[in-house]
Amino acid sequence: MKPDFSIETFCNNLINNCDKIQVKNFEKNEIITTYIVKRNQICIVLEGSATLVRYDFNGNQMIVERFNQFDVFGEIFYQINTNNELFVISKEKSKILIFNYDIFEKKCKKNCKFHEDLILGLPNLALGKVSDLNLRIELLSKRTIRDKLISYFKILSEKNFNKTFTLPMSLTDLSDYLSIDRSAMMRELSYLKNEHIIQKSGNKITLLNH
Amino acid sequence: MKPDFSIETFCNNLINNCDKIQVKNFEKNEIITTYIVKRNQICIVLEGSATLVRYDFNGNQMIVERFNQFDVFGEIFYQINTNNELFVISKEKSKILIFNYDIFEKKCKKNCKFHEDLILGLPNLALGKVSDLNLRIELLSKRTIRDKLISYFKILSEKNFNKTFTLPMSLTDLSDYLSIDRSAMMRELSYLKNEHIIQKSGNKITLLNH
DNA sequence: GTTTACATGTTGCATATGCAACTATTTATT
DNA sequence: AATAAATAGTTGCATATGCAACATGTAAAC
Repeated sequence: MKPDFSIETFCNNLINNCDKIQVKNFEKNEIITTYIVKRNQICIVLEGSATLVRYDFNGNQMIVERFNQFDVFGEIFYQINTNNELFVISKEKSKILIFNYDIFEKKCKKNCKFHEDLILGLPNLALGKVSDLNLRIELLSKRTIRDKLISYFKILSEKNFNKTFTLPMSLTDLSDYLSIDRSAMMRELSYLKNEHIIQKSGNKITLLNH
Repeated sequence: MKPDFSIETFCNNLINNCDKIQVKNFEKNEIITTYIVKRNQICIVLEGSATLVRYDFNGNQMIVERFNQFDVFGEIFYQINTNNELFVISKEKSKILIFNYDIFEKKCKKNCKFHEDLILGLPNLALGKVSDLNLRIELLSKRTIRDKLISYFKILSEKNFNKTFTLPMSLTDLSDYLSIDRSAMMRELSYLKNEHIIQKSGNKITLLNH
C-alpha cells in the first residue's frame, strides 16, 4: 500500500527468491492459460504482451483484454458466470511470472522473505488493476467516439507532461480498447484533424489548444 | 484469498476490534468524502448507498459510480489525473466503515487480531472490486443497447438461478450503469417485450427462451 | 389531503456510428 | 527480393441511439 510501490521492483525481488514462483517463456500465439478451470493462478507480464480472448458459441473470437508489460491477470479477476471459453494467448515472445495464491496460507520451506513481500505487494497489484479498469470504464462511459478519443488523449498527454505523445498501442487495438468500430474511429480522427483539434501523423498525436 | 471470503463477516470481525476503524453515519445527500485531497482512506458501505459524483468545469454533475451494500471505495481506486472534483455523496441514510491504510505499517496499540485480518482481507476487497469492474467493462463493451441489456439480464438470471429476477437498481440507475440514454433504453426494452424476448412488469424481468 | 419529488414510459427527429467493402501502406516471413 | 500478414486509411449506406419534450405513475414530505 506504499505510494511508491513499483511493480517492477516487486517482481524482481520475488523472482529467484522462492521456488514456488515460476517464470515461463511463451512463443507468439501460444496459450498461456485458460480461464475454463480454476487454477488459482496470478500472472504478471514481465516481457512481451498477451490478449485475453473469448470464443463464443459460434466460434467467434473476441478480444476481451490486452496485457502489456507488468499487467496482472488471472481467472480470479474475472469471476463472470459465462459459459464462454476464455484463453490468454501470447501476442509475441513473452516472459510471464506465475504463482498460485494458495501459497499465502502455506509457508515456504526456505522460510524466505518472499511471503511477506507477496502478501504486502498483492493489494498493490490489485489496486493497480482497479485503477486501470476504472480508467477504461471512464472512457467506455463516454457517449460519443469523439469524447472517448479526446478523454483518452488528454490522459495520455497528462501522463507524458506533453501535448504530443505516441499511442501506446496500434490504432486497431485502440478501437478495441475503446470498444468502437475501427473505421468509425478513423473517420472521427480525420474530423478531429480537419477541425484542428488534434494533429496526427501515424501513431503520434498532438492535442491542440481549444 | 480464500474462496469462501465474505465481506460481511470480514467487516463484522473488524468493527469494534480496533479503535482505528471508524463507522460513521450519514444522512441523505451528505458528503461522505472527496477525492480532491489524498486521504489514504478505504471505505466500505455497511448500510445504505452512495454515489461517486463528478463536477466538471461547467458545474455539470455526472454520476461516475454507485456504491451499494459492501461495495468498497476510496481515492486509491481512482488514480486518474483529471482536474475534476470528485465527491462521494450518501444517497440515503447510510452507515460507512472507514479506515486509513497507513495502519498496515503501524501496529495497533492493543496488538489486536485486527491487523492480520485486514492484511489478509484487503486483497479480497480489491479482487471483489476488480470482478465488479470487469463485469461492467464486459457490458459497456457491447456495441448495442440490446446486447448490453441481454448480457446483463443473463448474468442476473444466472446469479439468481432463475429466468425471472428483480433488477437490483432502478431503471434510471441501470441506464447510467450501462452508460446509455434512459429513453433509448426504455424503447429497446419495449422492443424486447414486443419481440417476446423478455417479459417485464416494472423492475421484474423474465428472460424468455430463444 | 395536497404538494413535491422522483421513477417510469412514450414519441419525433437528426445524426453519429456500425457495417461492409474497399485501397494503400507498413511490417514480418519465407 | 518476393510474398504474406498486419495495420492504416477511406467511403456509402442504413439504422440505432442520443436528445428533447412530453405524459403518467408512484412514493415521500408537508
